[in-house]
Amino acid sequence: MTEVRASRELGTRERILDAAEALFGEEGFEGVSLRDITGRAGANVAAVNYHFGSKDKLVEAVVERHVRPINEERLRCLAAAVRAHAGGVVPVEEVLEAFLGPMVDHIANGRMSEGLFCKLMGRVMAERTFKLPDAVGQLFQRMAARFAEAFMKAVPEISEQEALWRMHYSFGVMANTLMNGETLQQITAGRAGTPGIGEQTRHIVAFCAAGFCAPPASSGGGER
Amino acid sequence: MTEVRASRELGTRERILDAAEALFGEEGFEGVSLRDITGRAGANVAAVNYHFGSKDKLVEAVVERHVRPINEERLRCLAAAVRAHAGGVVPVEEVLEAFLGPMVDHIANGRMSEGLFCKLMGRVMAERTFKLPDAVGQLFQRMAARFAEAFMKAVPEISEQEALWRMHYSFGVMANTLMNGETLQQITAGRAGTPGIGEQTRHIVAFCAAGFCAPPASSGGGER
DNA sequence: TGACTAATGAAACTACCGTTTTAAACGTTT
DNA sequence: AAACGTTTAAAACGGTAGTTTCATTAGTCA
Repeated sequence: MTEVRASRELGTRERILDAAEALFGEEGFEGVSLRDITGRAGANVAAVNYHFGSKDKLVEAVVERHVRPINEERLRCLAAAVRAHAGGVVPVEEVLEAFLGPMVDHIANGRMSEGLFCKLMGRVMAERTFKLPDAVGQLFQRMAARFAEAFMKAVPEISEQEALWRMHYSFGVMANTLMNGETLQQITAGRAGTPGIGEQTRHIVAFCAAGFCAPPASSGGGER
Repeated sequence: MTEVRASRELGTRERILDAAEALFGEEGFEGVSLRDITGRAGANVAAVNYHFGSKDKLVEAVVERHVRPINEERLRCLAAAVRAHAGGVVPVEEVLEAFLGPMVDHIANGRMSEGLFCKLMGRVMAERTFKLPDAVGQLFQRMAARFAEAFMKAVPEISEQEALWRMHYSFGVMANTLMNGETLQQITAGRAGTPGIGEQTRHIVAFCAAGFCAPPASSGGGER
């Protein structure tokens, strides 16, 4: 009876999700009203509360739809890299690629347009008002733990603390690139060029890999 | 007559600015209402529109109060570094310090508490809904141009495009550290430690400097 | 067909938003 | 003291937000 619902449903619910993720990417989670969403989706305002329960839950659903498969794929990629190196040390570059690659693939597979995905993911990282659902949050924690472990093995000469911080820095590079890539174009009047997400990934990997391999800062200079 | 106003005014206007910046740091610009602000400031709702004209203008005032002196100091520090090296090449580390130092000093001088400043500045970079006033925006552009020039001189082996991107990455490291520093603590259950902003700066400089000096990614490997 | 559930649609509800109005209090100056 | 511009206070305004209500339609099983 009530089980049938889960299997085939290409109707209102999906249209709302599509409309919502498009608008959230443009205007942010708080800047879009339910009436904006349902208007674009050709649905009724009440449909949101009927299908999702509340606006917050809708936001969670929109985010989870993309974040979950990407994060799961990240874990899979990292595990594959570890396996490929027979349990030995995975180079930093490959760990970084295991992190960035699934995002690129997600876009390349047409699951979401590049610009839209970047904007939405950037907002997920930036806007703290709507927090992720617990399930996704736990997935994030598990992912962060695995990658931290891999990074520490890849660059053993730095402390655990430093590895964690540098991982955090790498997330920052990614988040800022996703969210504010256009801003750089404006400030530099287009001189920065417009690399696709594939080329962008190589740049980020090169930058972060070098950062990871930098000599520890803790023991170093004392001034300032 | 009307000129006296500018000189000494420690009253409602300042209290509103203080309350607003505290709340904005906590809840974001859109998440705080004028009634929240005036309630905390012990003032009337109408006082905001009287002193600032609108909520947008208030946001601009809150941001500009801290961003402007910091950005001006950044330009001064960079110019001083160039002078110190007799017009020659300024090392990447020093350019990065010219960028980060003024923020650290701003906090060290007690102009604003560390946690609060970090949250607020992070939001400035992340939330695009309220855009900066033109004057500050131009100051940002000028600053970005000067620093880009310095970075390109410091690391001549990379192209202009790559220098601009790497500068952008460095901004991302900073923004994410400011805004989400606490998140790392939660995810790692405190194992990341809690370095002060001074130590944090050294870590960031080390990471970004190494990233800047990485071999160019464009010409290098072709496979992902 | 009749009963029952899932889904939709139009409208109302409550709450809060930023802003404005209006009037009173304050502080100077003349 | 009177007149002035500046600043505060209370209340209301128009608008929009998320949510809810309730009647109606569509579809399914007995």
